[in-house]
Amino acid sequence: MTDNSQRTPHSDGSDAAAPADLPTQYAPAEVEERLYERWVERGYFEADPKSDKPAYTIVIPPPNVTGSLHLGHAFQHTLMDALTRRKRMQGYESLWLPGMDHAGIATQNKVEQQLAETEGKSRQDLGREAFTERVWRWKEEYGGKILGQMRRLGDGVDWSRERFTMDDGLSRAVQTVFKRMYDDGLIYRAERIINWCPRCLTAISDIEVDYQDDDGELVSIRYGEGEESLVVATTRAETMLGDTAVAVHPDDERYAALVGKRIKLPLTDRTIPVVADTHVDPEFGTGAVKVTPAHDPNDFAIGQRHDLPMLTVLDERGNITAHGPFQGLDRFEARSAIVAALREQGRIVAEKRPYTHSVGHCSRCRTTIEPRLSLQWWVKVGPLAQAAGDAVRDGRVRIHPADMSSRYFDWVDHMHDWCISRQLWWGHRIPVWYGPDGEVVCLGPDEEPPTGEGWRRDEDVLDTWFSSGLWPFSTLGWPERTPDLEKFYATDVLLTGHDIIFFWVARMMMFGLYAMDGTPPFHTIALTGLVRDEHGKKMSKSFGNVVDPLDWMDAYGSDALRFTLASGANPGTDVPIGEDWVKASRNFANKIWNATRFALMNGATVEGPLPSPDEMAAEDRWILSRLGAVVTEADGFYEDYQFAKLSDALYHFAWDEVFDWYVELTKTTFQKGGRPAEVSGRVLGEVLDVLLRLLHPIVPFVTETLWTTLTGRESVVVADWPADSGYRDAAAEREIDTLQQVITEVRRFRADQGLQPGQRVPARLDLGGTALAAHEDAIRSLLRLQPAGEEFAATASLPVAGVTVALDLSGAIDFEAERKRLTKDLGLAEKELKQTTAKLGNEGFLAKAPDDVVDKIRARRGQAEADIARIREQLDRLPRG
RNA sequence: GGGCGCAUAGCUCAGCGGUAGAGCGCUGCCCUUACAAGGCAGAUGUCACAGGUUCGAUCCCUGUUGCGCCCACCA
Repeated sequence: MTDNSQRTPHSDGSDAAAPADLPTQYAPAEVEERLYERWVERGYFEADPKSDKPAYTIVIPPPNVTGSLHLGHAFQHTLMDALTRRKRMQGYESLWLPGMDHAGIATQNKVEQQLAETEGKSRQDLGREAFTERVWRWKEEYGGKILGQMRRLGDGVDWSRERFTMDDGLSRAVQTVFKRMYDDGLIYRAERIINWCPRCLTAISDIEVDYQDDDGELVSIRYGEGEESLVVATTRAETMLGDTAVAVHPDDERYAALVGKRIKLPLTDRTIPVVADTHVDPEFGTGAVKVTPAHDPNDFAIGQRHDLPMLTVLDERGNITAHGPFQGLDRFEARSAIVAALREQGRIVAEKRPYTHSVGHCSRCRTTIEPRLSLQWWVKVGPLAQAAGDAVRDGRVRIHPADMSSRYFDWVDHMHDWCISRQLWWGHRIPVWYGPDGEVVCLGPDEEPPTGEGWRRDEDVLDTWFSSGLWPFSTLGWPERTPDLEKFYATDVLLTGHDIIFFWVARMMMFGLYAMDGTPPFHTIALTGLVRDEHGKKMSKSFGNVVDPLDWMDAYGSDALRFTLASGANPGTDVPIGEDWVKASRNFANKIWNATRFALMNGATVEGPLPSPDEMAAEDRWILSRLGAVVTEADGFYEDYQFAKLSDALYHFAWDEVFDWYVELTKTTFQKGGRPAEVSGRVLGEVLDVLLRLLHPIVPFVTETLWTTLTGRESVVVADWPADSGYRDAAAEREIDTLQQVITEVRRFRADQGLQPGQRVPARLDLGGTALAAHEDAIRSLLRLQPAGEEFAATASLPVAGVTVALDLSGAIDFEAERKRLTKDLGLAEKELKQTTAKLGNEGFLAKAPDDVVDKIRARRGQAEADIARIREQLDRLPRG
């Protein structure tokens, strides 16, 4: 373990001030919690609807109360936090609104499971009221877990506005919308085939069904007798007891004679008609289909077209209800029993087993779905989905990245009516009452339910996505026209995973446009990918590769996790993440930490105006020039949700340019002191100030600690967002580039010669009258070059970028290593010459390529020629080995 | 069955008509007083395959192969 209490030793004991307060390693655990509590106490995250500032709003995709924060949440939260923090710094009234979803079926299942395990009871044993009371208690106990995790992550949410989909306000919103839609004819009750889960004992919507390939059986059964018979193929033999027809294609000549006739249904005493329907594919199986309208969505449609009876033969648990030997059997037992009975009668013509086909499963409990004829509540989606599609089509809402919009359109343009009633107890109860004489009354939140004899309320609750669909405005106080709603609706960005476009995004669009008079709930939909493991594999319990974000936050700090997630955030694509990467981000945080320590120890400051350019050294002007460019680059990436590119740009600017070059170049300046040191101190202070502010939205904790230490100001959370100074200095950039070339070249030579990094070597620098003359001290310092003494004898001479560095290795030079290095360089230069010469010898190229490209190639050829001449000369001077 | 996307360094991914990039990993030397959670230097790619367009293709087009995802009423 690291001893975080250690202090930087200062040999002269003079550095008593701030820098000594920073230990040599960044210890996130010590500061994160304290900083977060301070931010909350100071109310930085609380948004004021009365503010004059423009609003910037994001509502959180409400996590399920059952859940805990997983890496996917951490990922999206990092991005939302970064967006709202930056906007806050830019002077917006920035609101990030937190909350949770009651997650009807998921939560109910969880509590039922717990109840069964601890008390061996079912929810029916408790009764509705006691059970929902139990769920509320459960919510109070476990619901706060994820909120604590959000604090750990550093989420800058407005806790004073925390909402829950089942709280009073949101329940009012749900009932208000329901009533309005009912009155508008957009909500209705109808008996149709729905997806029924025989375990959860509720209907679920189409998108809550997961299809997977299962091994089943395809059996061919002869229906009818003699001439009046045909063979049907089915995977669901057990439903034959509910068959009310056989369908064939109208153009199928094989069966033309049978259409309109009735044939005997085996195992029963019924006869059923043969009908012609274009739905049937003559190529599949025998070209004849058994029709069970009450237990199959296609058959239901056929049944409607041909006015067939709907015969229910399975109950809500999937047991056979038809009278006879099979009654009471579970659907899978019944399947084999019926096939066996038919086989005995010689009616089984063929059996294919296993027969792999797609079967629907309950997305909550994996139980095989039973399509079932049932009376349910529906949303008529046609007009709503049309509006939701149009809002994107006409550009009022932008989907980012744009190629995700095709998926959105696929859905909204082909959406079926939405089954919204659930036979659950945990959720918003449907506000409809039924009277003794068949009255049906839908009530708003302020209306008194009818009381007389025989009235009863609908037992069902609403699909959990119904209330989540209202989230962008219900959380702001709708249906009241609250100041919050006026100020913060419509929200700016909806940032969520592309996996819930249909569940949530499209529904929010429909409800928002409907309830808010055509104002879409957000301007931009920013879709993220899914977090995966370090090999790009899906994280799942069965793979055993699920990571608890808290583990990594404990080990490496929240900033490290956040930076890693942001670094992987290429819009719309999945995000692989591994522990090594988090470690690397931790190292980056530590690097910033130490660079700031260095700056503080050398008198870097943010006080006073920046010195004028003519007072600055070239490296000062260079880094300020680069800083301005980076500010603009970073802004562009933030605006475009390009967090990976943003992180990359800031990482490289900070590490490669500021820390590796600028800081190294200033060391000699700081050593010498005086005015130049003051100038560089001010510039370094400026660079770090801006850099820390640019990084803050992504890595809030380490930047807060360093920025407040550096500037002595209150908090970077409420600091101004940096602006590009507009200062650019091409000459300084060229000069520093040349300087880097010289230093790199000599370092390469030293490494090839096997010189120890610290070994001092006498050298003579011939910097001519070039700009590099001003950098001689820095060059000597960075390259460990001593002044040439009396007996200096150059054993190696390195010409580079117009200057020459001569070194005295006291005869110890390794000529072979040097020859190898030069030969390699020569090879590269010759390859370059060959390529460029070939291009310039191509008439088509000269005629058709743009001038600037041709010029560039010419310049490269010129450079290659010069390099070749120089290297040959150096090689010639080497003694023959 | 329909639609979309991806194949680039050992791994994970950027790039995108005009000299192949990053992070991690790897090799060598170094505890050079901001940082060994570090410094310096280095190695590694027929940019999946086959055609085409172009002066020029990793990039555009077509096809092939291999992956991945989404949608669908696959009896």
